[in-house]
Amino acid sequence: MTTETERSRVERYDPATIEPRWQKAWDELGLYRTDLSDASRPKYYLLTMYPYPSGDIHIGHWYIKTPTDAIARFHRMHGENVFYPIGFDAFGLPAENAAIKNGINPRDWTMSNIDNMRRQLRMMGATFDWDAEVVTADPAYYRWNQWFFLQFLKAGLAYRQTSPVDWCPNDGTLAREQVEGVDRHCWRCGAKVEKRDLAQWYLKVTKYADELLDFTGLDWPEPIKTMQTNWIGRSEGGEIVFTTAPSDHHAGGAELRVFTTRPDTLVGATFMVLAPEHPLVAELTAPDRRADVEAYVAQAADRTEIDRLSTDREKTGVAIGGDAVNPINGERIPIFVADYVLGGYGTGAIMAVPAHDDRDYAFATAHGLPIRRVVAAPGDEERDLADGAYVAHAAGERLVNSGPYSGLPADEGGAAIVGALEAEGKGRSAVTYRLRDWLISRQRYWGTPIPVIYCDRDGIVPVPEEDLPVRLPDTVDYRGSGENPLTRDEAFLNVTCPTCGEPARRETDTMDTFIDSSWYWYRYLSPENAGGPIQREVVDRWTPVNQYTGGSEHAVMHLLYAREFTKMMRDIGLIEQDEPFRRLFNQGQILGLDGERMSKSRGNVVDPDDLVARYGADTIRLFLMFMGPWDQGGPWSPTGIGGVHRFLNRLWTIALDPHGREPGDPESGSLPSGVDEADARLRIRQAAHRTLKAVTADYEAFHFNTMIARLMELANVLMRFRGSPVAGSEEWDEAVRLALLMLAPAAPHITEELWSRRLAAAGVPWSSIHRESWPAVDESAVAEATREVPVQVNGKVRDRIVVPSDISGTDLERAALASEKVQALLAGRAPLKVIQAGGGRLVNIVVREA
RNA sequence: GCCGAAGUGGCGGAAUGGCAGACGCGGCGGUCUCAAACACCGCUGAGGGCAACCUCGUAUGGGUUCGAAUCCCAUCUUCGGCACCA
Repeated sequence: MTTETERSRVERYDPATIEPRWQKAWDELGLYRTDLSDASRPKYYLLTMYPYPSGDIHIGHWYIKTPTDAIARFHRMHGENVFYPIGFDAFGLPAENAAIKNGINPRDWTMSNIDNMRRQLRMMGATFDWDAEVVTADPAYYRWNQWFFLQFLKAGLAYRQTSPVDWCPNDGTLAREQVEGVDRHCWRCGAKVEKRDLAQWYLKVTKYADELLDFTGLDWPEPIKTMQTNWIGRSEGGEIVFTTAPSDHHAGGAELRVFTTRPDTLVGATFMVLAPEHPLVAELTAPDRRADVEAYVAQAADRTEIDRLSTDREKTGVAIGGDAVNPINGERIPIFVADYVLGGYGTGAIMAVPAHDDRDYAFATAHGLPIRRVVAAPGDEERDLADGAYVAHAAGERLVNSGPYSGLPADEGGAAIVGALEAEGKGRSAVTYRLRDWLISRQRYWGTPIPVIYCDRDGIVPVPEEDLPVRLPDTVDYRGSGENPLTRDEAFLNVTCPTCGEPARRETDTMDTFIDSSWYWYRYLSPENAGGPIQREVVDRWTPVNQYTGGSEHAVMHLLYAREFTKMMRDIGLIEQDEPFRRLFNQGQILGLDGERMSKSRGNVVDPDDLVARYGADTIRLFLMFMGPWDQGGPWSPTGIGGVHRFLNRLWTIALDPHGREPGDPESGSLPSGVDEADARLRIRQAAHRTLKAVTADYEAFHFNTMIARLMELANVLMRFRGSPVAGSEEWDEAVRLALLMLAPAAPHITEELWSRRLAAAGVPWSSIHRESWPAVDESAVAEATREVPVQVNGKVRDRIVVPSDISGTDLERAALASEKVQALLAGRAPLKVIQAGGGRLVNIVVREA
């Protein structure tokens, strides 16, 4: 009990008292309130993905947000006007599930979670500008979602269409990218997704497909750009117009368009396949085939079921009893319906070339259809295709069995075929994308109501802008099920038509919540603005965002929607920029102890409150940054947190008790042997400035783990000299000052506390360390008089020699050769070559092996 | 299957063509203490040697180079993304 106080002459480091005190002080000073109108300094808009208010901030939120906060503070110390806002992605399904379960309103659940999370976010000691906070479930926010929708409708960027949509039994309709996996499950709840025919609202994002492929000027991680590129899936090829052949039941001559990336293989088409959803299926089916075809189409509508059961993905399909005519040679080929052709891609119909496509090959084999080779590599013309399709693109391959096109190189032949067809209006070169328009309708209560009215006389009538917002009703009766309660809320449903004044019905679908997150960073800049979604001058000055941080799990969702929405905002004349986020960084993900994603349902969530109570926020912040590279993440393990805590304790000791000694260290209080006071001072100064140089570079590159390692090294150097004659010297004092400044962005509380004590000790009035400027490196302090050079013989280090720093190349070579160890290894042989690497940082002596 | 990222001590990791294992955890030994905890100091890749030192070593096999964890080729493994996209 008493020994501790006997040993320390200064009070202990106690984050529990320090941290809340400084958080309160910063808050009262308004230290992190950004003056958006201050143009005297360069602006820096730092954005971190806003959280969903699930109830608790967990360690994963800290992992995203505290290093981002360090970035904010680092930039402030460089004189930039930093804007680092926070808000809540407040609409969404979990609130509804909780509400149904507990018989409450999703709003109450969401808002009380937000209150709790605000408190927890403050515990990070982060520099969020709370004045800019945005809560998307607030009518003052979502009214602008509705306003955007109306503008998009006017501009032809929003449309309603009935088509087969992906339907989740819990979430209702889903956008294409919200369906995941081979088994096609919902990205949020994991339920199996079905197909349904529904009239739904879409945003015409495919318009931007090509533009979205262009990442010029964006500093984004390569994997994200690759994923988006693959997702957009641009394919170049040709659209070829087949016609239907006349038959007993059909007059013929109807156009059947197919898209192909291989027009060179046109003559090899031996049958055609329509998707089950293809509009001409019913019309073209022969009477005697009708029963089979209808059965197959019905089965295909439920095809996810079949997909799950069949592991080998057999190519199924049925003939419709009609033929198509190949426009290049007039050949008749049979038409099939098969679900391996997708309704939503290309034209929903293909020409099947079994000789040169694996899927067509499998189908042809299963159904006994002819396989005709039309492309061959030199010398390969006679090889049969018993083992599978020939799909390779070998050098020198040419067309064969292709009439007048035989003998042409494949690529030229393809171009010639498209050219010939184009002249007759039977084909053209074409580009197809995998990207679909964004389906935004959701059959949920807790979202932004889509502002349209359905009138028997006037059809679809947009809600007039002056009537916005269309508010969600305050009371909601779920009757214990997730079925959209708006559909039976008479007060909400029944309206008069804005055009004719007759009774009409409101749209009950709400918008995909990804709409909310597609423009929130613009709203941060004027969250109270009632005159429009954004304030043009502020947006022009502050966006694009300089740096965005968040997880990569939204690579083809939020991060793609945000780009699309920005382009739509541009096209309705609201902004001029093309891209929202100039620089993107994806931090890794912290997994639970079990190596799985942290989630409440798994029960593997790590609660930072407990950790903060035990170690303080600064330790947790540093520990998360020290764990490893920020973009890597990894399973949570509290092992090692003590090491970071010890480092802060050492810093405390160094700063407040430089003259104390360690009874546990017999050397404590004396200089290392062979080191005089002048040497020691020089070493301290050198260590401090070298650290500063490295730490600055590490912050810039977001290498927080090595940044902290370097500060630990500096602390270790100072610890070695603690209690010695140089402790408390001018150089020591400078080193402590630099250490505090360097650590301030990462550990803001302890550095502020120690800084305030330094100022008090010096009799200087207090001012925050977080208003200090980033220190400058003194290059002369980094330089050294002598350096150690490793000497290699045949690439293996054999000796280390100490030479003057400014030694000439010739002298260095002489010194290296003079080494006794080198001489012994040379054994009288003359070196073949002497190499000096990195401007004399290393010498390698090459000698013939004995 | 296709696309992407990555494999380094007991563990997290550092070094991206030039001293492998910085920094930290864990472990071992010690100082302090009546004792324990805390704190501090030292050692800590493997093998060999009394020692100075030597040999091996960055998933595996090959290659380029005076020199490779780093570059190239092949293979294996792990993680992430996509899912019949014509």
